[in-house]
Amino acid sequence: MSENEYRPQEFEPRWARRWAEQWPFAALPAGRAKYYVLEMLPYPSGTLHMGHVRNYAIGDALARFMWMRGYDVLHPMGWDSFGLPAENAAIKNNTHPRTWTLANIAHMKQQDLRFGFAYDWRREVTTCLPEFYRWNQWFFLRFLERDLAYRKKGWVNWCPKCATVLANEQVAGGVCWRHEDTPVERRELEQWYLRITAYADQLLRDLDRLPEWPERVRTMQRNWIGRSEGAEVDFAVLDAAGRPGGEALRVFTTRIDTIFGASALLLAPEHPWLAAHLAPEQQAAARALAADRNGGFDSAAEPEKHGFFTGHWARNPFSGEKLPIWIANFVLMGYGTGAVMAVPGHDERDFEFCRKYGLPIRQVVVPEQGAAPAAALDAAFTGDGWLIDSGEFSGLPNRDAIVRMTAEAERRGFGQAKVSYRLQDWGISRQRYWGTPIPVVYCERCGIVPVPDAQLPVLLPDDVRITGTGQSPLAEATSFLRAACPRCGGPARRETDTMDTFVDSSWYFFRYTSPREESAPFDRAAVARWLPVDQYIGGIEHAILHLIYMRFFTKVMRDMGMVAFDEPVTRLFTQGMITRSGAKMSKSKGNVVDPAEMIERYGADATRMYVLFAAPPEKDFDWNDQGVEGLHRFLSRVFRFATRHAERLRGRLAAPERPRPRTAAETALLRATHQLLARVTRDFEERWHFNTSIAGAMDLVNRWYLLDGAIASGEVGAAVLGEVAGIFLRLLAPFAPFLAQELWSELGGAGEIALERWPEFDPELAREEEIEIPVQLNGKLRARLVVPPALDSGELRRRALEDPKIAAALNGRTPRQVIVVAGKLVNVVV
RNA sequence: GCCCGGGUGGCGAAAUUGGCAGACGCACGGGACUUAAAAUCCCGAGGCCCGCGAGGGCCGUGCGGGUUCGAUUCCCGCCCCGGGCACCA
Repeated sequence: MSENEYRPQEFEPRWARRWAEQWPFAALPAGRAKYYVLEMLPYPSGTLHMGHVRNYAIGDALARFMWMRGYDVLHPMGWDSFGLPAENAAIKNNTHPRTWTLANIAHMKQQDLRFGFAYDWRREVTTCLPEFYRWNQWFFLRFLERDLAYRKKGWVNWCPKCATVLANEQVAGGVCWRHEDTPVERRELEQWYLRITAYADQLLRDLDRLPEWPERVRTMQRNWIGRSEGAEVDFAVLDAAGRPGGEALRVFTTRIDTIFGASALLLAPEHPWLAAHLAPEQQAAARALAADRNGGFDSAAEPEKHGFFTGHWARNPFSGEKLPIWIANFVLMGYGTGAVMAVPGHDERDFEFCRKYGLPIRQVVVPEQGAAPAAALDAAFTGDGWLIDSGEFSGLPNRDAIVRMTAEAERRGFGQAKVSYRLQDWGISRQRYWGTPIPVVYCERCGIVPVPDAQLPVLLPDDVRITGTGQSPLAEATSFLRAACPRCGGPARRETDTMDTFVDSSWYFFRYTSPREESAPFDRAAVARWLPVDQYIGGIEHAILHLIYMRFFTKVMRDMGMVAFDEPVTRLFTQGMITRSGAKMSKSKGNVVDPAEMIERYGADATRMYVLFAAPPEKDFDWNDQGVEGLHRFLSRVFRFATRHAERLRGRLAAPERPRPRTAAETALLRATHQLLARVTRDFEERWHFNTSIAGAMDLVNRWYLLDGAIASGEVGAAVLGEVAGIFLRLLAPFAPFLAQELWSELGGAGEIALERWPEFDPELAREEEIEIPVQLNGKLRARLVVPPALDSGELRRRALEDPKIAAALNGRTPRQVIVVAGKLVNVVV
């Protein structure tokens, strides 16, 4: 082989084909330590985008490294293949969602193969196939049995573009997570919910047991769960005669200490009490208030507070005072009890509301002990302090008062301590076709009846008209709709909503361990071997959606006795975004970089490697075509050097006996090589800063090019050159698997380089014979000493002071102090 | 408003434990090769100033302080950018 051009398009597909046909990692001996590397499974939208490439390049480099380090690695891939785009495409192209989806999967899998990602495709999981989704149904039934799935009517988020309901997690800032220009509407619907709130405390507490998750993600989850301690207090409603009736309105408050300052009760416009107590025109006004809350999402400002008096009164259980019952648009039905006490003196929102409507504003906490209240508050005082005008509790520090007053409420039977969560139950019903059918029927006689396990899967019917109108398409599929009640055999109607696709992704990574298991979602022994996931890699956008649902599912499985651990992922890595011209890539902006085009122009290796080189993987970076060209150039240099010296290198990549250096040039070359080895190994083990690994590799290759003379003269012999190339190619293999394999094969290496052992670091060879020590004068660099690395402090000090430049600068003066850090630096202070 | 990140040459970045700021790459400039260009190979390069030159000096990691022999790194205060949450009582 003579020196020639680097043309990845010629050899990359050849290896890709071979790896697709005979998976090289299949024959690993058992009994090694396991390592589970997982990348978030993609939605098969049609083509790979650069975000995928980054995600998989990181995971693949790690998986390949761990293989070479001797681990038994599980590195699977699958398809999150239910979901709305398939239905939209079906309408647009007049095809079936399945046809469209499976075609996309086939194409994207070809792209994955072309990139050389080392997945175990024998374990491929496709969530839209009945073999997978029947287990969604199985889990649903288990949840139902454990009272973790239930049906209720409630106010839900509705995206008019998706024409379906969204979970709270799928609404951000009042807009749909898929349609950022579409405000979410509120609708009242019957829905299936999963009782994630039953696990709120565990989900919160166990975040402390995930030290290897990014702090950012844990914080986001903590905020999302939103635990807050307070109390519930009942306010008796007064009847027409002004006496407390049988009814009471319950509020949640974290500031029971301020209850003597309450000016009103405020109810959410959707509060159920209102239905029976408001006149028709008031009901309409309440509905208008509810709608008012949805407006104004575009502006950063909060919507104006509105409300009105219902005409009813309640009694403050502590002070006995009469309080008007108001409706207020800023009170949320979904949090606490949907009712609050308005304490304008000590809550900013209540202050704003009460001032607007002329309700009394009183101060019942003062910042200093014994202080008098302000004559007129011009803002709420929300800090800690001492109670005043609060009956027997006056004079107490407010924190103590919270404890005492909660106990008092409990003793007198009108309240108790209560923990509230922002987190709400997970609504999983979707009024769409392309999803997992929810396995229940509605029987005229028996009501809601679960489909028995033996009748699973409830198959999605094929003959369905998809219109995108917001009706569950299954409701029109008569063959599907009609069912016999499993309990009484009588006529029954199937549930026509399908499940949120986040159900699939909550447990798919268990399925990889035993993808063909037919009697259970997974084989327990296989899961016990592989789980928890050692390293999960994906985008930050799933910080509170997928990543909280999967934790929830795992905890339920633990309670069911299916698994012995309660957190599914030991280490989480969230990669940064790739932007272009400073903006997120999107079709509408026309700034998308197509990976297929990059492969065509620069090859898979250069594309993958550029993505790793451009920035540390957790950081965002802006795409630069010339950057990929740079990586292509680097790989070309590797290729040309190897082919130019092919005759010398052939058969010498992995000599059984490690060659010893004979000349200074050989010593220097081996030293640089082993220093690089140490650097790349440490980057993998500790920091994942592949950009510096690759920079180091470039450095070494730059040295090679300066050695041509030394190679020609024999100063660098074939044995050492072969050793260096052998180490280098193995270091390159996790980043540029095609080129590493091509050169490995061309130069006489046996079999798959990916199955080679990671080279062994020799500290002896890496050791420097001489190092440069900077000498500072008053902290400023003035000279450099070249010394043996182990030179002791006394000698360093002596040589520094003898240095002509330092001596000249001292000019006979005695230094006040000489700082000597052996092996690092000398600082002479005068 | 609250909570996270981040701010270093023309650009992406590096500096691993408080110890030579700017490795590596991109873009750029010069040279070699070529009739020429491209490709390739070699060399140069933070800014300002002094010197014909070898070389030397000063400044420099968002801004202002502090700790230290020494700060991109630690502490305090501020500014700017990005992201998340946002009436959660």
